[in-house]
Parts: sequence; structure tokens; C-alpha cells
Amino acid sequence: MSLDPDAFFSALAHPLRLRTLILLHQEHELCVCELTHSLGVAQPMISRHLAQLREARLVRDRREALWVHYALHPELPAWARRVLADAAAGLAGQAPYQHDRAALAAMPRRAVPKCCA
Amino acid sequence: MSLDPDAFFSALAHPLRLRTLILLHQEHELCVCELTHSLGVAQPMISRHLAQLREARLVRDRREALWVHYALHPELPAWARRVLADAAAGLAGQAPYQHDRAALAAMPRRAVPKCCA
DNA sequence: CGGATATATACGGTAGAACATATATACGGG
DNA sequence: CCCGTATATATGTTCTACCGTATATATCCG
Repeated sequence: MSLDPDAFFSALAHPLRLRTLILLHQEHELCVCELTHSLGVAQPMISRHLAQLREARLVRDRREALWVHYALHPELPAWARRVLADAAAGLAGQAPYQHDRAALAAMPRRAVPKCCA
Repeated sequence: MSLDPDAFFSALAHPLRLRTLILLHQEHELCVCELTHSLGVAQPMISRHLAQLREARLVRDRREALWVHYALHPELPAWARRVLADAAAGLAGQAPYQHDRAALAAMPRRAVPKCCA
């Protein structure tokens, strides 16, 4: 897939989108409610930023009943994946990225078929 | 050095700054006139974006007579350097990055003590 | 169909980024 | 000290990103 580098780095330029992409890099797939919980922000805010990531083709979405699951786009170029991997590796131990993962792990009813509260 | 990831990726989010950083990653050190020539934009525009990169501590500057030489900041964290390396590797063959290097190489009087036209 | 839950979009307001142009500063040479 | 070259900043304007809130859509269930 061809990807506009400017669109890619513009997507990374917002704290919430960066945190989202790092989480998706680490977790393969997350539904909106998991992201809302991990990042601790209002749902429309997440949806809006996810829509941007979707339009830039950095993520794909998959509907399953009520839930929409997001993952990194399967056709994301290798160099872009490497950028995310580098950032994730370099930042994993810091706030807020470390806290995001912890909040995700501590989320109640996670990974249960009906995942969300 | 500690680096604010949001500031780092915001810096990469502008086409001209991305091109500048990729060139600096490839060339180690460039003066303002070389950047102006390679990128083909007006001088105040380059200076303004270089000032942003300097304030974000992504680059350092070094004055030598009339010329100011810019390079990636020596204390740039390893993960940030890797991000730039990945982007440079992934984009080197495309426009406008390929053209930027070619324009730099074709620049008259380059690397001569009095480097600029 | 009607209600409940999960997610997406629309709307209005505000702040910040970016631009073109003009001007200021730094340095070296005569 | 004055001039020319290289670089930096100031100014005024325009454009875009982002936010909070309200509302719309999608799906399931009874």
C-alpha cells in the first residue's frame, strides 16, 4: 500500500492518536470501549480520532455485533510499522504509555465475549 | 536527554520539517543555504522551521563566520534516531525526498569554504 | 416495533499553525 | 565605520485542528 508520509506523521502528532497507535501496536486488536477505558477520555473524542486514523488508512475497523474492533491496517508499509515499533519500545516505560497498558490489563470483563461494561 | 514525544512527532508532522530532518539524518551537517537550495523554498520559511526544530531540541546549530550549520541534536534519544532512520529508509526513493538529495548533490560550490552563492 | 447499548457524526466556538512580506541581527571586509 | 551577505525574527492574516456537547446510527433483544 502507498501511504502519504505527511498524513502518517500528522496522525502521530496528536497525543491521543499516538497513545492509541502504540496500544494497537502492542495489542493487535482493541474495541472502542477498551480504548476509551485505557486512555480515560470521553467516547466521542476517541471515535473522532479513530475516524481520522481510519481515513488516513493507518487502522482498519471490524464490526462484531455492537462492538467495533480496531487494529493497525494490514497493508501498513513496513517502514511505518517500524516507526511505531521504535516509538513503542522507546516510550513503553514512561507516562502515559505505561499507564495506558496497565489500565487496559486491569479492565473488568475484558476479553469476555460481551466485553464491555 | 529527555524528549517530549508529542513535541517530537509534532515536529515531524510538517512536510518541510520532515524533509529537513531526513536530509540532516543523511548528511550529518548542513548550512541554511544548503537547505534552502535543496528544499527549494524561501529563506525565512526555512529559518522559521529550523527555529522550531531547535526549540524542540531536535537539532543543534553551530555558527561559523556568516554560516550557521545545523545537525541532528547529539543527545537525541536512540528511539527517535531510529524513527528518523526508518522513515529515511522507507522514503528515500520517493518524491520529494529523492529530489532533495539530488538537488543538494548538484548544488554549485558546495563544501567549498565559502559555500554559498 | 420499542428500548438499551455501543459507536459515529454534526455543530459552534476557540486557539494555534502556517504563510508572505518586511525588517532586524550577525559577521567579515574594505 | 559602512557595506554586503547570511540568517533570524516580527507582523498581520488566513486556515485548520481540536474541543465539548448534542444528536444520529447500528445492532441486539424482547
